[in-house]
Amino acid sequence: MTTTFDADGIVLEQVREHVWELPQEDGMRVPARVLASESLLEEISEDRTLEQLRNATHLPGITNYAVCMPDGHQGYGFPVGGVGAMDAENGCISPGAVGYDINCGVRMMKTNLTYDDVSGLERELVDALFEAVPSGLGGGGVVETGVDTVEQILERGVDWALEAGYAVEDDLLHCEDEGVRAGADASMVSQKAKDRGKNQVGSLGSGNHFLEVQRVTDVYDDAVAEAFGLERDQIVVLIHCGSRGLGHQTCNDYLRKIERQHGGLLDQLPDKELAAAPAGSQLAEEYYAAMNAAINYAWVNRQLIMHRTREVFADVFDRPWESMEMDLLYDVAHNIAKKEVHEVDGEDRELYVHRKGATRAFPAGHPNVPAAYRDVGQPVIIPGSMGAGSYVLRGGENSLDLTFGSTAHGAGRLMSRTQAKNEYWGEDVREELESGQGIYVKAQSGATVAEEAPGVYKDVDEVVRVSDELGIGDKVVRTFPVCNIKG
DNA sequence: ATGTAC
Repeated sequence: MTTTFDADGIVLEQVREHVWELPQEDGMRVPARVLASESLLEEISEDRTLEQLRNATHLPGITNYAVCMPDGHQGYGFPVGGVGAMDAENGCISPGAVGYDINCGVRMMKTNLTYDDVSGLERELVDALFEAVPSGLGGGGVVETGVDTVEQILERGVDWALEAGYAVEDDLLHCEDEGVRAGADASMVSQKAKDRGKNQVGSLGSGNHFLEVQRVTDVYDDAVAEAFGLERDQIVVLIHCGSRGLGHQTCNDYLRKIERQHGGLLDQLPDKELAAAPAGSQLAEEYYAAMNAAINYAWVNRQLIMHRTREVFADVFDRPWESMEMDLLYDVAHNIAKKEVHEVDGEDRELYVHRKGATRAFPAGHPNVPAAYRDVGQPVIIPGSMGAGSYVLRGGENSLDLTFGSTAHGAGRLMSRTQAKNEYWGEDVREELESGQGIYVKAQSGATVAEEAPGVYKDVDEVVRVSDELGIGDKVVRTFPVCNIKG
Protein backbone atom coordinates (compact mmCIF):
# COMPACT_ATOMS: atom_id res chain seq x y z
CA MET A 1 0.00 0.00 0.00
CA THR A 2 1.65 3.23 -1.18
CA THR A 3 1.31 6.29 1.00
CA THR A 4 0.33 9.30 -1.07
CA PHE A 5 0.08 13.03 -0.42
CA ASP A 6 -2.48 14.95 -2.46
CA ALA A 7 -1.78 18.68 -2.71
CA ASP A 8 -4.71 20.06 -4.71
CA GLY A 9 -4.28 17.51 -7.49
CA ILE A 10 -0.50 17.22 -7.38
CA VAL A 11 -0.14 13.71 -5.97
CA LEU A 12 3.13 12.60 -4.44
CA GLU A 13 4.00 9.01 -3.60
CA GLN A 14 6.13 8.21 -0.59
CA VAL A 15 9.27 6.32 -1.67
CA ARG A 16 10.51 5.93 1.91
CA GLU A 17 10.76 8.06 5.01
CA HIS A 18 11.25 11.75 4.04
CA VAL A 19 11.33 10.95 0.30
CA TRP A 20 8.25 11.86 -1.79
CA GLU A 21 8.05 11.45 -5.55
CA LEU A 22 5.91 13.06 -8.19
CA PRO A 23 5.85 10.45 -10.98
CA GLN A 24 6.78 11.47 -14.52
CA GLU A 25 3.79 12.43 -16.65
CA ASP A 26 2.80 14.79 -19.51
CA GLY A 27 5.74 17.02 -20.46
CA MET A 28 7.90 16.04 -17.51
CA ARG A 29 11.32 14.78 -18.61
CA VAL A 30 12.02 13.20 -15.20
CA PRO A 31 10.11 12.68 -11.95
CA ALA A 32 10.31 15.23 -9.14
CA ARG A 33 11.20 14.57 -5.53
CA VAL A 34 10.51 16.37 -2.29
CA LEU A 35 12.71 15.53 0.68
CA ALA A 36 10.62 16.36 3.71
CA SER A 37 8.79 15.08 6.75
CA GLU A 38 5.00 15.04 6.48
CA SER A 39 4.68 18.26 8.50
CA LEU A 40 7.19 20.10 6.29
CA LEU A 41 5.52 18.72 3.16
CA GLU A 42 2.22 20.17 4.35
CA GLU A 43 3.88 23.58 4.68
CA ILE A 44 5.64 23.22 1.33
CA SER A 45 2.33 22.41 -0.37
CA GLU A 46 0.73 25.67 0.84
CA ASP A 47 2.25 27.84 -1.91
CA ARG A 48 3.27 27.22 -5.55
CA THR A 49 6.43 25.23 -4.70
CA LEU A 50 5.19 21.84 -5.97
CA GLU A 51 3.83 23.31 -9.20
CA GLN A 52 7.17 25.08 -9.77
CA LEU A 53 9.05 21.86 -9.03
CA ARG A 54 6.91 20.00 -11.57
CA ASN A 55 7.54 22.79 -14.11
CA ALA A 56 11.28 22.47 -13.54
CA THR A 57 11.21 18.86 -14.76
CA HIS A 58 10.41 20.24 -18.23
CA LEU A 59 13.85 21.84 -18.55
CA PRO A 60 16.03 20.23 -21.26
CA GLY A 61 18.67 17.80 -20.02
CA ILE A 62 17.40 17.66 -16.44
CA THR A 63 18.85 14.50 -14.93
CA ASN A 64 17.36 11.89 -12.55
CA TYR A 65 14.82 14.24 -10.92
CA ALA A 66 14.15 17.80 -9.85
CA VAL A 67 14.61 17.90 -6.07
CA CYS A 68 13.07 20.09 -3.40
CA MET A 69 14.85 20.38 -0.04
CA PRO A 70 12.95 20.26 3.30
CA ASP A 71 13.03 24.07 3.56
CA GLY A 72 11.58 24.65 0.07
CA HIS A 73 9.19 27.47 -0.82
CA GLN A 74 8.11 29.23 -3.99
CA GLY A 75 10.54 31.48 -5.83
CA TYR A 76 10.94 33.12 -9.23
CA GLY A 77 10.04 30.29 -11.62
CA PHE A 78 12.05 27.62 -9.77
CA PRO A 79 11.53 26.84 -6.08
CA VAL A 80 13.84 28.23 -3.44
CA GLY A 81 15.26 25.04 -1.95
CA GLY A 82 15.40 23.47 -5.42
CA VAL A 83 18.18 21.46 -7.04
CA GLY A 84 18.24 20.72 -10.77
CA ALA A 85 21.16 19.08 -12.57
CA MET A 86 21.08 19.72 -16.31
CA ASP A 87 23.40 18.04 -18.78
CA ALA A 88 26.25 20.42 -19.62
CA GLU A 89 26.36 19.24 -23.26
CA ASN A 90 22.73 18.66 -24.20
CA GLY A 91 20.86 20.38 -21.40
CA CYS A 92 20.55 24.01 -20.40
CA ILE A 93 21.34 26.65 -17.84
CA SER A 94 18.55 28.75 -16.35
CA PRO A 95 19.05 32.02 -14.42
CA GLY A 96 15.74 31.49 -12.61
CA ALA A 97 17.09 28.20 -11.26
CA VAL A 98 20.09 30.04 -9.82
CA GLY A 99 18.18 32.94 -8.33
CA TYR A 100 18.28 36.71 -8.55
CA ASP A 101 20.79 37.03 -5.73
CA ILE A 102 23.70 35.17 -7.31
CA ASN A 103 25.87 33.55 -4.61
CA CYS A 104 23.73 34.67 -1.78
CA GLY A 105 25.35 32.62 0.96
CA VAL A 106 26.68 32.42 4.49
CA ARG A 107 30.06 32.24 6.14
CA MET A 108 30.90 31.44 9.73
CA MET A 109 33.88 33.00 11.46
CA LYS A 110 35.15 31.39 14.65
CA THR A 111 36.64 33.09 17.72
CA ASN A 112 38.35 31.78 20.86
CA LEU A 113 35.98 33.88 22.99
CA THR A 114 33.39 32.23 25.20
CA TYR A 115 29.89 33.40 26.01
CA ASP A 116 31.18 34.80 29.33
CA ASP A 117 33.56 37.09 27.42
CA VAL A 118 30.73 38.82 25.51
CA SER A 119 28.02 38.60 28.15
CA GLY A 120 27.19 42.14 29.27
CA LEU A 121 28.77 43.62 26.13
CA GLU A 122 25.89 42.72 23.79
CA ARG A 123 24.67 46.31 23.47
CA GLU A 124 28.13 47.75 22.85
CA LEU A 125 28.88 45.02 20.32
CA VAL A 126 25.64 45.37 18.38
CA ASP A 127 25.99 49.16 18.23
CA ALA A 128 29.61 48.96 17.07
CA LEU A 129 28.80 46.35 14.40
CA PHE A 130 25.80 48.31 13.18
CA GLU A 131 27.96 51.41 12.91
CA ALA A 132 30.82 49.65 11.10
CA VAL A 133 29.05 47.30 8.68
CA PRO A 134 27.06 49.02 5.92
CA SER A 135 23.51 47.66 5.64
CA GLY A 136 20.13 48.39 4.14
CA LEU A 137 18.95 49.08 0.63
CA GLY A 138 21.01 51.20 -1.73
CA GLY A 139 24.67 52.15 -1.75
CA GLY A 140 27.47 52.39 0.78
CA GLY A 141 30.09 49.66 1.17
CA VAL A 142 33.28 48.97 3.12
CA VAL A 143 35.07 50.16 -0.03
CA GLU A 144 33.60 52.50 -2.61
CA THR A 145 35.48 52.17 -5.81
CA GLY A 146 35.55 52.40 -9.59
CA VAL A 147 34.56 50.06 -12.41
CA ASP A 148 38.18 48.95 -12.92
CA THR A 149 38.36 47.62 -9.34
CA VAL A 150 34.94 46.00 -9.67
CA GLU A 151 36.31 44.17 -12.73
CA GLN A 152 39.28 42.93 -10.69
CA ILE A 153 36.90 41.70 -7.98
CA LEU A 154 34.71 39.95 -10.56
CA GLU A 155 37.60 37.99 -12.03
CA ARG A 156 39.92 37.49 -9.05
CA GLY A 157 37.48 37.09 -6.15
CA VAL A 158 38.98 36.85 -2.68
CA ASP A 159 42.47 36.86 -4.20
CA TRP A 160 41.80 40.57 -4.88
CA ALA A 161 40.86 41.05 -1.21
CA LEU A 162 44.06 39.30 -0.12
CA GLU A 163 46.19 41.67 -2.20
CA ALA A 164 44.20 44.69 -0.99
CA GLY A 165 44.73 43.76 2.67
CA TYR A 166 41.19 42.61 3.47
CA ALA A 167 42.01 38.92 3.77
CA VAL A 168 44.68 36.50 4.97
CA GLU A 169 45.82 33.42 3.07
CA ASP A 170 43.97 31.17 5.52
CA ASP A 171 40.64 32.74 4.52
CA LEU A 172 41.03 31.51 0.95
CA LEU A 173 41.80 27.97 2.09
CA HIS A 174 38.46 27.84 3.95
CA CYS A 175 36.20 28.92 1.11
CA GLU A 176 34.74 26.91 -1.78
CA ASP A 177 36.99 27.24 -4.85
CA GLU A 178 39.47 28.98 -2.53
CA GLY A 179 37.38 32.10 -2.96
CA VAL A 180 37.96 32.37 -6.71
CA ARG A 181 35.46 30.88 -9.15
CA ALA A 182 37.18 29.99 -12.40
CA GLY A 183 35.60 30.92 -15.71
CA ALA A 184 34.57 34.39 -14.56
CA ASP A 185 34.59 37.03 -17.31
CA ALA A 186 33.98 40.64 -16.24
CA SER A 187 33.29 41.66 -19.83
CA MET A 188 30.11 39.55 -19.70
CA VAL A 189 28.74 41.69 -16.84
CA SER A 190 26.92 44.81 -18.04
CA GLN A 191 28.13 48.34 -17.39
CA LYS A 192 24.92 48.95 -15.49
CA ALA A 193 25.57 46.00 -13.17
CA LYS A 194 29.15 47.16 -12.55
CA ASP A 195 27.93 50.68 -11.80
CA ARG A 196 25.50 49.29 -9.23
CA GLY A 197 28.35 47.24 -7.74
CA LYS A 198 30.84 50.09 -7.35
CA ASN A 199 29.65 51.37 -4.00
CA GLN A 200 28.27 48.14 -2.52
CA VAL A 201 31.43 46.08 -2.01
CA GLY A 202 31.22 45.08 1.65
CA SER A 203 27.55 45.69 2.42
CA LEU A 204 24.88 43.47 3.94
CA GLY A 205 21.85 44.64 1.99
CA SER A 206 18.34 44.08 3.22
CA GLY A 207 15.69 41.36 3.51
CA ASN A 208 16.87 38.19 5.21
CA HIS A 209 20.51 39.27 5.16
CA PHE A 210 22.19 39.77 8.50
CA LEU A 211 25.29 39.55 10.63
CA GLU A 212 24.81 37.63 13.84
CA VAL A 213 27.07 36.96 16.83
CA GLN A 214 26.19 33.54 18.19
CA ARG A 215 27.21 31.11 20.89
CA VAL A 216 27.57 27.37 20.39
CA THR A 217 24.94 25.72 22.58
CA ASP A 218 25.00 22.03 21.59
CA VAL A 219 27.56 19.65 20.16
CA TYR A 220 26.15 16.55 18.45
CA ASP A 221 29.32 15.05 17.00
CA ASP A 222 32.43 15.58 19.14
CA ALA A 223 34.95 14.34 16.59
CA VAL A 224 33.65 16.44 13.69
CA ALA A 225 33.15 19.49 15.93
CA GLU A 226 36.78 19.16 16.97
CA ALA A 227 37.90 18.91 13.35
CA PHE A 228 35.88 22.10 12.65
CA GLY A 229 37.38 23.81 15.72
CA LEU A 230 33.99 24.26 17.42
CA GLU A 231 33.05 23.67 21.05
CA ARG A 232 30.29 24.46 23.50
CA ASP A 233 29.98 28.12 24.65
CA GLN A 234 32.31 29.34 21.91
CA ILE A 235 31.42 32.64 20.23
CA VAL A 236 31.08 32.57 16.42
CA VAL A 237 29.91 35.12 13.86
CA LEU A 238 27.55 34.33 10.98
CA ILE A 239 27.44 36.57 7.91
CA HIS A 240 24.58 36.16 5.42
CA CYS A 241 24.51 38.28 2.26
CA GLY A 242 24.90 38.08 -1.50
CA SER A 243 25.93 39.99 -4.61
CA ARG A 244 23.62 42.99 -4.02
CA GLY A 245 22.57 45.12 -7.01
CA LEU A 246 25.33 43.70 -9.23
CA GLY A 247 24.03 40.13 -9.05
CA HIS A 248 20.41 41.21 -9.34
CA GLN A 249 21.16 43.28 -12.44
CA THR A 250 23.16 40.41 -13.98
CA CYS A 251 20.29 37.97 -13.49
CA ASN A 252 17.84 40.42 -14.97
CA ASP A 253 20.09 41.24 -17.96
CA TYR A 254 20.44 37.58 -18.92
CA LEU A 255 16.80 36.67 -18.34
CA ARG A 256 15.82 39.35 -20.88
CA LYS A 257 18.53 38.27 -23.36
CA ILE A 258 17.56 34.61 -23.10
CA GLU A 259 13.85 35.36 -23.49
CA ARG A 260 14.66 37.26 -26.72
CA GLN A 261 17.16 34.84 -28.24
CA HIS A 262 15.72 31.48 -27.16
CA GLY A 263 12.00 32.11 -27.59
CA GLY A 264 11.57 28.69 -29.21
CA LEU A 265 12.64 26.89 -26.07
CA LEU A 266 10.71 29.37 -23.92
CA ASP A 267 7.47 28.51 -25.75
CA GLN A 268 7.92 24.85 -24.80
CA LEU A 269 8.33 25.60 -21.10
CA PRO A 270 5.33 25.77 -18.75
CA ASP A 271 6.53 29.02 -17.13
CA LYS A 272 8.27 31.98 -18.77
CA GLU A 273 10.20 32.50 -15.54
CA LEU A 274 12.13 29.27 -16.29
CA ALA A 275 13.79 30.88 -19.34
CA ALA A 276 16.88 28.83 -20.15
CA ALA A 277 19.82 28.97 -22.55
CA PRO A 278 20.61 25.67 -24.31
CA ALA A 279 23.96 24.18 -23.28
CA GLY A 280 26.61 25.06 -25.83
CA SER A 281 24.82 28.22 -27.02
CA GLN A 282 26.68 31.50 -26.86
CA LEU A 283 24.27 32.86 -24.25
CA ALA A 284 24.75 29.81 -22.03
CA GLU A 285 28.50 30.45 -22.05
CA GLU A 286 28.04 34.17 -21.50
CA TYR A 287 25.61 33.76 -18.63
CA TYR A 288 27.87 31.17 -17.00
CA ALA A 289 30.86 33.54 -17.25
CA ALA A 290 28.83 36.47 -15.87
CA MET A 291 27.32 34.36 -13.08
CA ASN A 292 30.80 33.13 -12.10
CA ALA A 293 31.92 36.76 -11.94
CA ALA A 294 28.97 37.69 -9.70
CA ILE A 295 29.85 34.69 -7.50
CA ASN A 296 33.31 36.21 -6.99
CA TYR A 297 31.76 39.58 -6.17
CA ALA A 298 29.59 38.01 -3.45
CA TRP A 299 32.59 36.22 -1.93
CA VAL A 300 34.49 39.51 -1.75
CA ASN A 301 31.39 41.13 -0.25
CA ARG A 302 31.29 38.62 2.60
CA GLN A 303 35.07 38.81 2.99
CA LEU A 304 35.04 42.59 3.49
CA ILE A 305 32.22 42.34 6.02
CA MET A 306 34.21 39.69 7.89
CA HIS A 307 37.27 41.96 7.80
CA ARG A 308 35.22 44.83 9.26
CA THR A 309 33.89 42.50 11.95
CA ARG A 310 37.44 41.57 12.96
CA GLU A 311 38.22 45.28 13.32
CA VAL A 312 35.14 45.83 15.49
CA PHE A 313 36.03 42.96 17.81
CA ALA A 314 39.63 44.22 18.03
CA ASP A 315 38.25 47.60 19.06
CA VAL A 316 35.64 46.35 21.54
CA PHE A 317 37.94 43.81 23.20
CA ASP A 318 41.03 46.02 22.81
CA ARG A 319 43.35 43.41 21.35
CA PRO A 320 44.41 42.21 17.89
CA TRP A 321 41.84 40.02 16.11
CA GLU A 322 44.50 37.39 15.48
CA SER A 323 44.77 36.87 19.24
CA MET A 324 41.04 36.07 19.28
CA GLU A 325 41.61 33.44 16.55
CA MET A 326 38.92 34.96 14.33
CA ASP A 327 39.35 32.39 11.59
CA LEU A 328 36.97 31.51 8.80
CA LEU A 329 35.27 28.14 9.35
CA TYR A 330 33.78 28.03 5.87
CA ASP A 331 31.73 29.95 3.32
CA VAL A 332 28.79 28.28 1.57
CA ALA A 333 26.90 29.48 -1.51
CA HIS A 334 23.10 29.24 -1.61
CA ASN A 335 22.37 30.43 -5.15
CA ILE A 336 24.64 29.12 -7.87
CA ALA A 337 25.01 26.85 -10.86
CA LYS A 338 28.22 24.92 -11.29
CA LYS A 339 29.63 22.47 -13.79
CA GLU A 340 30.22 19.32 -11.76
CA VAL A 341 30.85 15.71 -12.67
CA HIS A 342 28.35 13.28 -11.13
CA GLU A 343 27.79 9.57 -11.63
CA VAL A 344 24.54 8.95 -13.49
CA ASP A 345 23.50 5.38 -14.32
CA GLY A 346 27.07 4.18 -13.76
CA GLU A 347 28.80 6.76 -15.93
CA ASP A 348 30.37 10.12 -15.14
CA ARG A 349 28.53 13.06 -16.68
CA GLU A 350 29.20 16.78 -16.57
CA LEU A 351 26.14 18.64 -15.32
CA TYR A 352 25.15 22.21 -14.63
CA VAL A 353 24.11 21.65 -11.02
CA HIS A 354 21.69 24.45 -10.14
CA ARG A 355 21.38 24.99 -6.39
CA LYS A 356 18.84 27.68 -5.60
CA GLY A 357 18.38 28.07 -1.88
CA ALA A 358 20.34 24.85 -1.45
CA THR A 359 23.81 24.20 -0.07
CA ARG A 360 26.55 21.99 -1.49
CA ALA A 361 27.12 19.21 1.04
CA PHE A 362 29.95 17.03 -0.23
CA PRO A 363 30.85 14.06 1.97
CA ALA A 364 34.17 13.05 3.49
CA GLY A 365 36.75 12.05 0.91
CA HIS A 366 35.35 14.16 -1.94
CA PRO A 367 38.29 15.84 -3.75
CA ASN A 368 36.51 19.23 -3.83
CA VAL A 369 36.24 19.41 -0.04
CA PRO A 370 39.05 21.65 1.28
CA ALA A 371 42.03 19.70 2.61
CA ALA A 372 41.33 20.86 6.17
CA TYR A 373 37.96 19.06 6.17
CA ARG A 374 38.43 16.25 3.66
CA ASP A 375 38.49 13.54 6.32
CA VAL A 376 35.18 14.58 7.91
CA GLY A 377 33.19 16.22 5.11
CA GLN A 378 32.41 19.75 4.01
CA PRO A 379 31.05 22.16 6.64
CA VAL A 380 27.46 23.16 5.88
CA ILE A 381 26.03 26.22 7.62
CA ILE A 382 22.24 26.40 8.05
CA PRO A 383 21.02 29.75 9.39
CA GLY A 384 17.74 29.71 11.27
CA SER A 385 15.58 32.72 12.05
CA MET A 386 16.62 35.50 14.46
CA GLY A 387 14.99 33.81 17.42
CA ALA A 388 15.90 30.22 16.63
CA GLY A 389 19.63 29.91 16.10
CA SER A 390 21.52 28.00 13.45
CA TYR A 391 23.29 24.74 12.74
CA VAL A 392 26.60 23.57 11.42
CA LEU A 393 26.33 20.25 9.58
CA ARG A 394 28.81 18.24 7.58
CA GLY A 395 28.19 16.89 4.11
CA GLY A 396 26.48 13.48 4.42
CA GLU A 397 27.36 10.15 2.82
CA ASN A 398 24.06 9.97 0.91
CA SER A 399 24.16 13.46 -0.60
CA LEU A 400 25.77 12.42 -3.88
CA ASP A 401 23.16 9.69 -4.44
CA LEU A 402 20.10 11.69 -3.38
CA THR A 403 20.71 15.36 -4.14
CA PHE A 404 23.76 15.79 -6.39
CA GLY A 405 25.67 16.57 -3.19
CA SER A 406 23.29 19.11 -1.65
CA THR A 407 21.18 19.85 1.40
CA ALA A 408 18.93 22.61 2.78
CA HIS A 409 20.02 26.24 3.18
CA GLY A 410 17.95 27.54 6.09
CA ALA A 411 14.58 27.41 7.76
CA GLY A 412 12.65 28.48 4.65
CA ARG A 413 9.87 31.05 4.65
CA LEU A 414 6.35 30.14 5.71
CA MET A 415 4.68 33.31 4.42
CA SER A 416 5.33 36.14 2.01
CA ARG A 417 6.95 39.40 3.07
CA THR A 418 3.66 41.22 2.54
CA GLN A 419 1.81 38.74 4.72
CA ALA A 420 4.54 38.99 7.36
CA LYS A 421 4.13 42.76 7.58
CA ASN A 422 0.41 42.30 8.17
CA GLU A 423 1.04 39.80 10.96
CA TYR A 424 3.92 41.50 12.80
CA TRP A 425 5.12 44.93 13.90
CA GLY A 426 8.93 45.28 13.76
CA GLU A 427 9.43 47.10 17.06
CA ASP A 428 7.27 44.55 18.90
CA VAL A 429 9.32 41.71 17.43
CA ARG A 430 12.61 43.40 18.39
CA GLU A 431 11.41 44.07 21.94
CA GLU A 432 10.16 40.49 22.35
CA LEU A 433 13.50 39.06 21.20
CA GLU A 434 15.43 41.29 23.61
CA SER A 435 13.31 40.97 26.74
CA GLY A 436 12.11 37.42 26.11
CA GLN A 437 15.28 35.75 24.83
CA GLY A 438 18.13 38.19 25.49
CA ILE A 439 18.78 38.60 21.75
CA TYR A 440 19.82 42.14 20.76
CA VAL A 441 18.64 43.12 17.28
CA LYS A 442 19.45 46.35 15.49
CA ALA A 443 18.04 47.03 12.02
CA GLN A 444 17.86 49.91 9.54
CA SER A 445 14.16 49.33 9.04
CA GLY A 446 11.39 48.11 11.32
CA ALA A 447 9.61 46.66 8.30
CA THR A 448 12.59 44.35 7.72
CA VAL A 449 12.34 43.05 11.29
CA ALA A 450 8.63 42.31 10.75
CA GLU A 451 9.40 40.53 7.45
CA GLU A 452 11.98 38.41 9.23
CA ALA A 453 10.08 37.70 12.47
CA PRO A 454 10.83 34.19 13.76
CA GLY A 455 7.20 33.16 13.17
CA VAL A 456 7.63 33.82 9.44
CA TYR A 457 9.94 30.81 9.12
CA LYS A 458 9.60 27.07 9.23
CA ASP A 459 11.09 25.13 12.15
CA VAL A 460 14.85 24.93 11.48
CA ASP A 461 15.15 22.00 13.92
CA GLU A 462 12.74 20.00 11.77
CA VAL A 463 14.55 20.93 8.54
CA VAL A 464 17.87 19.82 10.00
CA ARG A 465 16.37 16.65 11.47
CA VAL A 466 15.27 15.61 7.97
CA SER A 467 18.69 16.42 6.48
CA ASP A 468 20.40 14.42 9.23
CA GLU A 469 18.05 11.42 9.00
CA LEU A 470 18.41 11.27 5.21
CA GLY A 471 22.19 11.37 5.60
CA ILE A 472 22.61 14.29 3.19
CA GLY A 473 23.92 16.67 5.88
CA ASP A 474 24.68 15.49 9.44
CA LYS A 475 24.26 17.59 12.58
CA VAL A 476 27.51 18.78 14.15
CA VAL A 477 26.70 21.76 16.38
CA ARG A 478 23.84 24.14 17.12
CA THR A 479 24.20 27.86 17.86
CA PHE A 480 21.96 30.50 19.45
CA PRO A 481 21.92 34.25 18.70
CA VAL A 482 23.62 36.81 20.96
CA CYS A 483 23.09 39.89 18.81
CA ASN A 484 22.05 40.54 15.23
CA ILE A 485 22.32 43.45 12.78
CA LYS A 486 20.35 43.66 9.56
CA GLY A 487 19.23 46.00 6.81
C1' DA B 1 16.60 39.33 -3.10
C1' DT B 2 16.24 44.32 -5.51
C1' DG B 3 17.92 52.12 -6.63
C1' DT B 4 10.91 47.28 -3.12
C1' DA B 5 7.73 48.40 -10.91
C1' DC B 6 7.37 47.08 -17.08
